[in-house]
Amino acid sequence: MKKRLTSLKDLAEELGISISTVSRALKNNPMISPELTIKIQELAAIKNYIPNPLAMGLLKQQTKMIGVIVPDLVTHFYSSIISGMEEVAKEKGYYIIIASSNESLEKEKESVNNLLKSRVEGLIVCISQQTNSFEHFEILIKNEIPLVFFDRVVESLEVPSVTVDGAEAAKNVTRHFYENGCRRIAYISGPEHLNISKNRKEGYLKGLQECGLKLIPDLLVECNLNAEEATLATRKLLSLNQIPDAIFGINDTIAFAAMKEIKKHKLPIPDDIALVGFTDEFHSTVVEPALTSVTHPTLQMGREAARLFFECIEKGKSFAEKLILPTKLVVRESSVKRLQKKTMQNVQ
Amino acid sequence: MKKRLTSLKDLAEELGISISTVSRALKNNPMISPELTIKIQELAAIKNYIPNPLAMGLLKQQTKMIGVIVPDLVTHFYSSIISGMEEVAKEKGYYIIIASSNESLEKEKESVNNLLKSRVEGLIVCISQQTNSFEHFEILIKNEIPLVFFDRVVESLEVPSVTVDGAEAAKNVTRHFYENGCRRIAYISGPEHLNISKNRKEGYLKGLQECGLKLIPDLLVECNLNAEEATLATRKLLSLNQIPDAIFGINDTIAFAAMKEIKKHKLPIPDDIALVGFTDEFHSTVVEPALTSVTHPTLQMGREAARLFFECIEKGKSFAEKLILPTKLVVRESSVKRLQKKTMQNVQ
DNA sequence: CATATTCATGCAAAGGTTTGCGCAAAGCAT
DNA sequence: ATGCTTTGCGCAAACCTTTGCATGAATATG
Repeated sequence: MKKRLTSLKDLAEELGISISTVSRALKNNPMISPELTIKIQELAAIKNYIPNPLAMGLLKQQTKMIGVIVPDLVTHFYSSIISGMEEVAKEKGYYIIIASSNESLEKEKESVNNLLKSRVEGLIVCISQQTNSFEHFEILIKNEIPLVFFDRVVESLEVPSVTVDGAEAAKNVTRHFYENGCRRIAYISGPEHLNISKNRKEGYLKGLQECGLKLIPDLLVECNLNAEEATLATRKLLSLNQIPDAIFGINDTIAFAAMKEIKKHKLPIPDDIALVGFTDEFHSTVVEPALTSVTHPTLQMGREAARLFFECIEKGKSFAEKLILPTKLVVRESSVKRLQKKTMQNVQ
Repeated sequence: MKKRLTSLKDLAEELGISISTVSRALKNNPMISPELTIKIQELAAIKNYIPNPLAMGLLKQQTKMIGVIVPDLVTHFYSSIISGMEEVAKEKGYYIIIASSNESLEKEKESVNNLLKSRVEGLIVCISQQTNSFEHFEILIKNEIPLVFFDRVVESLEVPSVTVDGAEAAKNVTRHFYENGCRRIAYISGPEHLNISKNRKEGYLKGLQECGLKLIPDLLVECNLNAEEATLATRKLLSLNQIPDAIFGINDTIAFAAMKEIKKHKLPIPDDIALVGFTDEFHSTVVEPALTSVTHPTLQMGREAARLFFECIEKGKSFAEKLILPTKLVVRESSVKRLQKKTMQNVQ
């Protein structure tokens, strides 16, 4: 076990020269004579020399590691974003260490600490739905440790971030419902302190207004972002005297839970109740009816977040670009009522 | 930028004592007088001292990092397994670095190299579907670098692994079909060189045999494990003169692609064609009809794989426990033909 | 009072790499 | 022959931690 890998020292000793010469030769430093350089490089190849990143990290004070904190790993949304990050991190020779907060503030704090302990160079974070205090991020800022938020951001902090235009998207969804004949449009929202909740709700209200609809308070429900609460929220909507003719779910967890619950009540989708969610490509197409949804450019979000991170590392200090990506409303079956079906053209 | 974190040296200088004293005091070494110990610990707390893992790694020759290679990250199956690994890695103070091979042998080799370069202490791997040469793993074994396989293993190598009993599961699925009145049971398999393909096919054949059915060669199709090929394979099955009355897909990708294609042909599931896949909990329940499936104990697989890994690190050398976990056939709607429905009891 | 014993602390090496600077030898010009 | 530059390489510091050994002082013992 633990067979030490070959080091510069090993090579130097074998050739009877100094370590520095070996180091330079390996980097084709012109200071070293060509013949010796070749000899050294050949031996290095044979001995399968690999520079020790620990030693380099110690010297250069960098670990080439990025800490990423997500609410969970098993959601396609996050794993897809992480894939995007990984792509650009790889190009830069960086690695990603993932920690999941499981939507818990405690675990999130713990993760920040742990990642810091293992000396990641910075953090890319999507805050948990419980996160309503931010000291653990303020410390990072004070110490000038690079930090980037994605999707769910702490708006009060001057930190680069990549999000989607939730207000615009939600407005469009509302109008889409309206154009499909819906008049009692319900919205299942998330915790008020999350930017995504706020933005999307705002868009929903704006949409109603633009369509000349009044907000019906019963149709705006708020719940935590998990399947259980979403199921309850949906059940509540379906038990109203006048049930909604459309439901808009703030994210995929909510949307699918709502779909299950509506089906359980034997209400046909979309004819009795139209349904739209914020989801990803894959899930939306696999369910029946195929779910109309606002799709996130997840890979791109991941790539951009990583890009911002590196910009942060390079520029240092007060750099706080806030990137807002557009979403796409992909109309599928779950929102197009039979009346309209003939005349609507199904995008994608 | 790059504000160096406080080191032992900083603390020592501030107190005008030696580094070693500080180091010892922080570990409550009785060698140091209680008063001084307290003074040192207090300062360390104020200065927010965190030991530098790079320095320790260099000293102890360990990085506390595990490399994990998966075919892809965005499949719930893998991300869920990784969650399990993370759980036990965390307990041991280890971190996980993920690399995805994208089902490509080239990328897999590259990942092995990259992870080795960053000095992970060992690897936990699910091989790509293309992987049919194993030098990159043999090197690891020769150098006694811990290696654990999960799900898809290289059977010719003496390496600890955790898999599921695919043969048993496939046999049960076949019998389940039979008991539901199916007689033309098709199976969409994966590349022959993968252990999972081999095992499950074997189970399928055994199941046919036990039910007194003969193998109909047309009903056994093989394809690569991606949605496109699975769609084609299904299409081929549906274009036979005598189409199957049941289809069994080797994994979730295949199963969902098959479902989409069957729906496209307007063939009712399960009445015309019963369908069963190897999938995870979540997806199976969200589709309609809910998919009967062999579910993997993904979290447990992850945990066990990590456990094996640590055992590997501790015991070193010739340790090659091969763990085989049981699966569960969860009967849902997609496989229970109307005839039988009344008498069948729906598990879960 | 001198030596042995204890106690508290510091020194230094090791782990691997990079790099500014120093040093020696050779080449060239004066 | 002397002085200067060039060439080619080694020394040593720095990054941070742990730990065996040495050092020094103070106390206890003979």
